[in-house]
Amino acid sequence: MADNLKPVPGLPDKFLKPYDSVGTEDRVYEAWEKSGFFNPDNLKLPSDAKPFSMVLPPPNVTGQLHMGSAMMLAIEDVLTRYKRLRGYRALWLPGTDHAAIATQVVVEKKIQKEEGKSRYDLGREELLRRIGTHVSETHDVIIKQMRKMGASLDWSREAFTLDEPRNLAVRTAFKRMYDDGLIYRGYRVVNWDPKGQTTISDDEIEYETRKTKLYTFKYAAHIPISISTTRPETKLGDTAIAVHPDDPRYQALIGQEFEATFAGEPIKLKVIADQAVEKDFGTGALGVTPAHSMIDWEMAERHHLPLKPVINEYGKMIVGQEGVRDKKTTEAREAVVAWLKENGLLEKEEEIEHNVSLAQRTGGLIEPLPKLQWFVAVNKPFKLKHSSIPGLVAGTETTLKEMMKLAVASGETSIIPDRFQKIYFNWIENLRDWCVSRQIWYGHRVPVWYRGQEVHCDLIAPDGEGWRQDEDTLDTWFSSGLWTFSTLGWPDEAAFEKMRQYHPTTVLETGSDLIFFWVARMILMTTYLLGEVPFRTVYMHGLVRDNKGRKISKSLGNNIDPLDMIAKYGADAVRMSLIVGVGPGSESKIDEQKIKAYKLFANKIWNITRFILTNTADFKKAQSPVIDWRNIENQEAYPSRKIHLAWLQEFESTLQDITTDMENFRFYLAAEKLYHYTWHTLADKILEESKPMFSSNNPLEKAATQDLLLSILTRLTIALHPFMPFITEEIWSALPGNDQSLLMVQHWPE
RNA sequence: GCGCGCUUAGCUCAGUUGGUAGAGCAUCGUCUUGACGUGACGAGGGUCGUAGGUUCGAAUCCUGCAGCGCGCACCA
Repeated sequence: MADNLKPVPGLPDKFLKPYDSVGTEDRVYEAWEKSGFFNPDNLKLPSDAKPFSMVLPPPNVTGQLHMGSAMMLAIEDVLTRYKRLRGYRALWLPGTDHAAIATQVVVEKKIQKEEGKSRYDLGREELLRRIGTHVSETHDVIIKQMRKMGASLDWSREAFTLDEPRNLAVRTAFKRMYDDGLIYRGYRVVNWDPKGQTTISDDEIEYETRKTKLYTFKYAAHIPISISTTRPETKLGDTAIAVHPDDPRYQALIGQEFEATFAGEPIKLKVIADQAVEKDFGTGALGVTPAHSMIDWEMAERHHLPLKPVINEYGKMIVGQEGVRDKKTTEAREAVVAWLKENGLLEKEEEIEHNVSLAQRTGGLIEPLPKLQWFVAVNKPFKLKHSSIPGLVAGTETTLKEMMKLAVASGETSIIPDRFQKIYFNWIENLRDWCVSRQIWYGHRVPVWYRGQEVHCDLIAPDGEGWRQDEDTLDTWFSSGLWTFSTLGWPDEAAFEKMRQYHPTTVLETGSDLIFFWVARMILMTTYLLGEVPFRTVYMHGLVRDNKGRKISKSLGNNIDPLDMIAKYGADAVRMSLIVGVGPGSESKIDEQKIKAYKLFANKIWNITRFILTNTADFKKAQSPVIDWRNIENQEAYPSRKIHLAWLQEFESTLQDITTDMENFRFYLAAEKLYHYTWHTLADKILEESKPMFSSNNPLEKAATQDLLLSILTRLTIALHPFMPFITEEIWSALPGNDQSLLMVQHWPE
C-alpha cells in the first residue's frame, strides 16, 4: 500500500503512489508540443532520413469525439510514433472537415429550434455567418479532444477543408476537369432529397426495407397491357411501356402507341422492348417513367423517349386532376388508386417488401428528379498529362474509372485488409457519373459564371458586367478528395515543392465506411491531377459498437464518451483498449471492463518501474566501468549468467517479433505481445527471480542484474511508447540519465 | 441475384506462413511473501458451427450445408 512505501533516494516521489493519469497527461502533452517535435522540420535527423506521412481523416468540424474517432486517433498515433522512433521524418497532418450538408443541417436545425426560422428566412449570407460562428466554437472543442488522446499531430500545419488554400485547390481542380471535359453540366435524373432540398450522390443514399402495396392495373380500358407499380402517382409521367424482347405475350404489341387520359392527365405510351425488364416480375410489363426513376431514365435514353416531369422539388404533383395536382405524392397515390378503382382498372393490390431510398443525412425520402446539375464523367476518355502509375502512360487515352482501377490493380496502392480491394473494384464496376453540385449554401461554390447564354469556368470571376456565379456548392467529398496534397500546398507550385517528399503519403488510415466516399474519390482526384496515387497503403479500421454489439447512435443513447473514459482510466488505457485484439476492418465492441483492464496494466508498468528503480538506485552505470557480464564465464563469481542470457534472449526475440508486427500493420498483435511480455514475463517471472539476485552479496551478480533490468526496462519503455505514450514518457524522465530528453524522439530498440 | 465476412472457454474476442488451443472479464481455492491486493500462485471450463476432403498432422487449406452480419445490384 502507498502508505507503507518509504522514500527511496533517487526515486521520484510520484512513484510512491499509483500512476496518476489525470495529473500526468496534460503536462506531458504540453512538453511534447513545446518541443516542436510533432513538426518533422524540428526533428534532429540526418538529411537522408526517409519521410513518413499521413493525413488525419479530418473529423467533421461540428462533431464530438466518439469511440470511432478515438480508435482512429489511437491507431494513427501508434503508427506515427512508431515511425518517428524508427527515425523517419514523420508527418501526421491534422485538419477538420466542413462536412457541407452535415454541418448545414445541424446549424439549420438549431436555428429552427431556437428561433423558428428557416435558412430562407435568414438568407444565404446570414446563414453562412451563423455557420461560421458555430463552426469556430465546435472546432476548438474537437481539437482539444484530439490532444487529450495524445495525438502527435503537427498542429502548425492544421488545415480546414473550407479554408482559403483548400478553396483555391478546389477551384483549380474543378477548372482542370472542366477544361478536359471531365466535368459537365447536364439535365439528368438525379437523387433529390426533398427534405434537404438538394441533390445527393448515389453513395449518400441509404436503403430501408419497408412494406408497401404493389398495384396491378391498366392505364385505360383500351390499352391491352397491365402493369404493376408501387407508385401509381408517377404513372402520370409515363411515356412508354417496356417489355422483355423475348416475352411471347407482348410480341405483337411492340412498337405500338397508345393514348389515354390517366387521372386527368393525357398520356402517350409507346410499347418498347428492353433487356432490363424482368419477365417474371408482376405482369412482365413495366410502365416507364423517365423523369422519376433512374433506371427508367436510362431506358428512355436508349429508346429516345420523351421526359415528362410530374413531381416537383417539394415532392408535390404538378399535373393531374383535382385531388392529384398540387398534392404530396403520398396523397396523390391514394387519389390515383381511387380513380383506378372507380374506372374498374385496378386488377390487383398486394403487399410486398421493397427498399426505399433515404438521404443519409436528413432521412428524407429520395425523389428521383430531372435537374440541371454538374457531373464528373467517369467513363469519358481523355488524355492523361502525367503519370507515374504502371500501366498508365502519360499522353494516352484513359478514363477516370480506369485510373481508379489501375491505381489499386497495379499495386501502387494496397488496401489492408485486402478483402476491401474486392469491394473497391466492385464499386468501381457499378460507378456512374458523379453528381457534384449541391443546392446547399455551406461549401465550395461552383467556380462557374453565367451571362445570358455564356458560361465561363475559371478560378476567379470573369471581367465585365453582368456575370452571375453558379448558386450551387460542391459535394463535400470533392474537396476531401484533394486532401493528401491540398494540405501540402498544392496548387501553389513553390509551396508544394517544399513538401513534395511527403507525397504520395505513406499511409491512409480510415474507417471502412469511407472506402467509397473518400478513399476512392482521393484516388480519382490524385491520379487525375498529379498522375500518382495519394497513398501507398490504406489501412481500414472497422466500426466501433457498444458492448452489446449495437451501432452507436444518438437515439440509442449508447455513446460512451472517450473523454469520460480518459478521465476515469487515462488516455493510455483507452488507446490500448481500442487497439489490442482489433484487427483491420473488423468490427469491435467497446467495453468499459476492457479499458479498466489496461488501466491496471498502466499501474503494473508503473510498479515494475518502481521496483527496478528502487533496486538499482545504487547502480550508477555512468560512474562505474561498464560491466560486460555477458563475457564473464566464471560460474562461481557469477552464477546467474545463464539465466540472465536467457532473459535477454527472450526479451530481444519478443522485441523482434513485435517489430515485425509493427512493420506489417499488426498493431493489435504487437500491443498484445507487449502486454503479455511486460506482465507475465517481466513482472511475473523475471522480477520474481531477480529478487534474490538483487539482495545477493556478490557485487558482480547484483550489478549484472541491475544493468540488465535497467536495460530491459529502458527498451521496453520505448517499445510501449507508441501505444501508451503518456505513462512511458513519464517513466522515461525518471530513468537514469534521461531527465533532459524526450522519449518520443528516441530510437526504437532492435 | 452477385460478392464478402463471422461462427473458438459462461461473456468479449486473439490465434500472423497448418504441428493436437490462448487472453481479458467472470467463477472457485490459497496467500496480510518488503514493486504492485489496481497484486501473486493455482483450479475448473472448449469434440475450435456442421458434413466431407487434402495432409504424417487442420481452429488454421479446399468443398458442401446452416445460422448471423455486411457490401453491391434489383426493388416495375
